[in-house]
Amino acid sequence: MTSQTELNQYPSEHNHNQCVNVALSTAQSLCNQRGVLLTTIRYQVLSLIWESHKAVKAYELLDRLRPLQAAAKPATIYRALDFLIEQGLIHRVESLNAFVGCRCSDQQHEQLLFICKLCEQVDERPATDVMTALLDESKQAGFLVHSKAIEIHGICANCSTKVGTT
Amino acid sequence: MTSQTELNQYPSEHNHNQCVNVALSTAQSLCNQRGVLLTTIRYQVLSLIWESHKAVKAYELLDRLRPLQAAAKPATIYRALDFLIEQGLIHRVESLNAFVGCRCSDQQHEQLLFICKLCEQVDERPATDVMTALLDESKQAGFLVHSKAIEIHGICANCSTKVGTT
DNA sequence: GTTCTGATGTAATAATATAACAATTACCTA
DNA sequence: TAGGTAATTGTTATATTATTACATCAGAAC
Ligand SMILES: [Zn+2]
Ligand SMILES: [Zn+2]
Ligand SMILES: [Zn+2]
Ligand SMILES: [Zn+2]
Repeated sequence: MTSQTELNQYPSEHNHNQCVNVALSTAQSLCNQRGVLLTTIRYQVLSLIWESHKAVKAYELLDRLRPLQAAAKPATIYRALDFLIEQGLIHRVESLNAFVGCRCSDQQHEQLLFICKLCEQVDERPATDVMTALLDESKQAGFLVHSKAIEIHGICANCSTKVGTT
Repeated sequence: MTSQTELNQYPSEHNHNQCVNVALSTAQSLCNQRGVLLTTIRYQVLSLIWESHKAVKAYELLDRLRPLQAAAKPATIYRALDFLIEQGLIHRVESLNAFVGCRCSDQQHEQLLFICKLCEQVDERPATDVMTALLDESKQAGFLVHSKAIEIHGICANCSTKVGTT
């Protein structure tokens, strides 16, 4: 029996209910603090995104929202996504045109995304050394940074283990 | 009179004909070396992309190609873009759904893109320190990197100078 | 209750990208 | 030079992603 701490960050066996609970309750308190509304639709979309650690497409979310909100249209989804991004509760994965839950919405986040081609899971990391190097590079270039998209595609630790042991 | 070397990398006054000539002749020789065809359409699309250092949208390229290729359709453009990307002659800017010429197609390039919100120009940099830090981070995460998209949005040196002195 | 604001409903359309198959061209070899 | 093969392009249709505009609704402020 492997202990939780010995496992990778997102082993298939991990307790995902906990991920979801933390994400949703953090979202709720952040919205309360900020005086913005985590409406039913927004909450449902956030929940749908959190069904896995994969990046989800907008129209896939729409399909999955419709059973809950019969009137849902593209605008419904995109509005909810815009709100969730503004509040830092999700990230847009630019290179996939997809969306993934943020695991550190209550922290500073200058994140880097590792995106696995096999399991499609997205792993968000602070990567402070990378960010520091990036800050230096920006200064050297005289470039004033507003936002960053750092998206690394490849094979995650879990999947390469599986491939290796097969 | 400011000398060329004192100026920023892409001052508005720079000799862009030289950028274009270098890019197109490099492209031609790389394709020759590799035994792939830089056909008329591909060459024309590459030339259109190199009309500036801005990232260009596919359908904008299509509009600009049509006077030269009356039969041009979306597939025409996307095929040419696919070819140019495969050959490392252009980059896709994921966060803009747009395309920009590569200034170092003959080198190793693990590039980082600085994208200016004001002048829209894209500046490609090797940023070796960033790449090293990224390599470390990937190793720590046990992540096997296939490709990267590192896109930094903000205000470039030229534009912030202009804003500053206005 | 009225007014204001933010959220949602609804319809249409814009913008980005791909698939499938036919026709043509380039290139190799007999 | 003819014939065969693979790569390129033509052509049509369609899929996917995203936005705009305007109407309606619900809750807070007055
Ligand atoms: Zn989880
Ligand atoms: Zn994986
Ligand atoms: Zn130039
Ligand atoms: Zn600029």
